[in-house]
Amino acid sequence: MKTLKIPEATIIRLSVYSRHLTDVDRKGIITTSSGDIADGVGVSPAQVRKDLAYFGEFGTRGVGYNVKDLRQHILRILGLSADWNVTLVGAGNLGLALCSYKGFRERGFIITSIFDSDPSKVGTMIGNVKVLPIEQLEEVAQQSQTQIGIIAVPAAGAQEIADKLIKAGVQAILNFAPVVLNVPPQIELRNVDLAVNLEVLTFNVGAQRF
Amino acid sequence: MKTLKIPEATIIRLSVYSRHLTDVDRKGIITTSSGDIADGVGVSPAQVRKDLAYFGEFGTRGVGYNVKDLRQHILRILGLSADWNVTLVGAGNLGLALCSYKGFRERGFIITSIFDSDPSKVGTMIGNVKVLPIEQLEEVAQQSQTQIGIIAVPAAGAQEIADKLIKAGVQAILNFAPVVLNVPPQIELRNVDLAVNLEVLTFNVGAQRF
DNA sequence: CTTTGTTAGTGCTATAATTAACATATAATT
DNA sequence: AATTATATGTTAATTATAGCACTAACAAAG
Repeated sequence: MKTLKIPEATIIRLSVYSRHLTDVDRKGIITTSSGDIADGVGVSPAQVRKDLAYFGEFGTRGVGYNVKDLRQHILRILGLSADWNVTLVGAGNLGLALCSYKGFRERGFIITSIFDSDPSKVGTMIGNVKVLPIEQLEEVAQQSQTQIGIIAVPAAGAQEIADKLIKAGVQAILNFAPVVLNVPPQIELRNVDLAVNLEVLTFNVGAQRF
Repeated sequence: MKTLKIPEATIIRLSVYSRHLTDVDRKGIITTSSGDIADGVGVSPAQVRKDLAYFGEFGTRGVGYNVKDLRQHILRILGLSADWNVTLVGAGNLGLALCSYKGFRERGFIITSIFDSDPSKVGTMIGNVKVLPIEQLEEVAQQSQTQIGIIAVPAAGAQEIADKLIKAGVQAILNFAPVVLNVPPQIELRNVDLAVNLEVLTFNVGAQRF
């Protein structure tokens, strides 16, 4: 129960390890090692062991790790032992893409409500979820116990949506709008900026200049 | 021309700074400071100056930075002084979302060709680009001088697409498939895993356990 | 012309993260 | 039962990154 600091890079890698272990498990493999995992995801074996060491001892020396066990442990660490209710704001192309993304449901993320400000979208069905007007965000998100909000609206409206989500009681926000959001410190916030990702690539492609 | 190592975190921040400066410039503001930028994007002023210092001196002491100038400098650093041709593979919901994403074109990323393996999608128009069959990827990407490939196909097919893109001569790949891709070291690769992003959030929400 | 306020640039320090090395534990084999 | 091979868990070292504090430069005011 002590509060030691864990690098975010470690969390990201754990997530990748667990995905890898899911694949390995599907192949019927029972036991694996830090070296196998390292090869599978492209990091060093020491890194794998170090990452796991933050949370306990999951393997047996001289032997390795039980695939199913380790996978379950990591999922529990990541907080994925139970489902999470997710509210999506923005039913544009990106919103649609997120809804149809299989990976979310597989990992226990259930999109329970969808909101949009465009009257022509309100009322339409995406999967089995009906698109509701923004005005109902607070009320519905509150009563549906939503813990996570996804912002998939244009930059101009994103801060307003973030404020509404927080008022509705979400604890975490995944923001796709290319804008810096202001949220209180207890709210977990992550930004996915598609252009930024491309720009890191273009910098690196031309990096011989430096 | 010396090859000193620049942290990736710096590049990501530079990208955010430039976006912020675009906004500031639109407001008609002429001069800004490391403190202003820091406030605007949520980092420390020292960090801003440190990041810029990797690449030269762009401000005047006691005064600050000229907004337009600094913006231009950063864009040039990021390799955005000219447009980039981008090939998109996968015309599903995510592919559609990426095509309609304004941020790409604004920053000089032009999606010049789109490919999909689904015959029902081949031939359809997305914006003013026609969806072509995967079989033509190599040929078309080569002659259209594509430098960047975006993979927006399911995990199972992603490695194959990556191989084809590399054969076609792309230098950088942005991968949305939840799988670890194997590419030669000279190819720049970035992964955007939507589930991983959510999992970092859920870990942090429950992080009081550690 | 001098003084004061301001802000960029930079070297140093502290912190964080990765890599490497080592000691410990397990299983299999002779 | 002892020995060997293997792979973990952990400590130490190295490297990378961020933060702080100081210096240098400039502008405006008096």
